[in-house]
Amino acid sequence: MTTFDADDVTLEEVEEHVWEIAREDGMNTPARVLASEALLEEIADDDTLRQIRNVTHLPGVQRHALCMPDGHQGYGFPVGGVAAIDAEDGCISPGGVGFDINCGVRMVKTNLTYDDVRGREEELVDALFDAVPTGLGGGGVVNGDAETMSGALSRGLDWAHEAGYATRDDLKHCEDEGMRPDAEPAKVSQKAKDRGRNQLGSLGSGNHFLEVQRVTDVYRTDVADSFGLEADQLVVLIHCGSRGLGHQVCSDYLRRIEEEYEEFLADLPDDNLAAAPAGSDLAEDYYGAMCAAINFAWVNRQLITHQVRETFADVFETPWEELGMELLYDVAHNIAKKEVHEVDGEQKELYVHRKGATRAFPAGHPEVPSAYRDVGQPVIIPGSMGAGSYVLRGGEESMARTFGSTAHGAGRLMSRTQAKREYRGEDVQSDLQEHEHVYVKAESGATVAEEAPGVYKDVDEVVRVSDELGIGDKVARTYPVVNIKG
DNA sequence: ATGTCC
Repeated sequence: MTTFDADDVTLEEVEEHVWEIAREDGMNTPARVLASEALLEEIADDDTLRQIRNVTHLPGVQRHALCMPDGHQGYGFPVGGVAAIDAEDGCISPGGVGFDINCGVRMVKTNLTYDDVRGREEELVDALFDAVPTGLGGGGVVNGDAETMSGALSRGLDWAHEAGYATRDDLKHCEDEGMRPDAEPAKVSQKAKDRGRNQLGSLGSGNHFLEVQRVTDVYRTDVADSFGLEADQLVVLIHCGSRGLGHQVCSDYLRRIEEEYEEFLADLPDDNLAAAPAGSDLAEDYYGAMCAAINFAWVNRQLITHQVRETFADVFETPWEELGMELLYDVAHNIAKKEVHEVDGEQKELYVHRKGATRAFPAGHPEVPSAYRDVGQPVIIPGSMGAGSYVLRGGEESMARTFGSTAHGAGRLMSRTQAKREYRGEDVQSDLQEHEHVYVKAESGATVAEEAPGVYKDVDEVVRVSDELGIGDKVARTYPVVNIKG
């Protein structure tokens, strides 16, 4: 059996691409890292392995704490972490969701091809940059008055549909139909609402982006047919989250946990693993507030979708419906959700934490929308602006291996600080345009440097591991055409 | 990720 020795963590390869950290004192389960040896060497470079081992100390964690192939160091939990925790006797952890609650990605299809946009890239990138607010701070596309905020937080895409920003099909092609009925806007602080009210329909900063892409490869033709994808087609990828609102919800509840559960935290190996015991008022309050932030993020991505459709209609002088601009799917990759999973032959209700991990339910699962029930849920894996992205479908092994989850992206290789030492935004931008025909427009040059293609792991390798493990199967690959970011 | 510390 192959052994991998990192600083103070030893892993054994129990199956191909499955590395296990054995259970020791304080751990409630073993931990598992799903990676090739090449990816594991990169993962071992930061604190990820210790972090995923720490997660197993949380009460009620089931089977294994899991790190996906794109994992890297995060706050308490690694990014790329999956932890399914007993919803009756366990706990819920804001650090297992992340600061950017319902950060996620959606793909909007078109019936245009790459030829339709060649030579007009700058016109398109300028028009999108004008239509979609980017960067830190305020500026959205609708006014978040009290009534709007209440609708968005409590009803998500149901509100967006009523307000004329979403079609019925958009709702059907979104995880949870774009609405968490457990949302409790009253549990979201006024401060969080104030931060979000002028950010409804804004991209934000960091790794968030909006990208027009072309489909370059199709791997499973039958599934791609069901998804409505084919080679050369233009698609739009929107990657963003809940902005300042979600960030404030996370901060608010981390502080409350620190205040109210000091003793509970003292038993954990890392203070940043802060969690509220299942069944406590605090756990219920956080869940209600988190679900409201989830709904806010879905509305955010929907409003951006609306702006993109209007922009394409202007640029191509054709109504967006005639451009075939339907939503393929919208996936959340920073969430916790009450889900029922089989553990040791028993059906259990669990808080499934996916932090930088994507739900990847297989064909036949009742929560896969009817349009995709026969082939599996679409999974969207954004890569860097130099590498492109993938569409997968939830694999047959995902329920048994990962509580129905796979990776969420390429995963960072280096910190933002290090990235700014290694790259200059202007150079990255001109290299991409001259050598790769990718047109990037950004609010800040520093953000382009932080997001340079070289700061990411190899998305092809991440997806290969997902495919070979059968948790998320390759369907199609895309390559960037134009990209806007914060 | 984030009005990058109320």
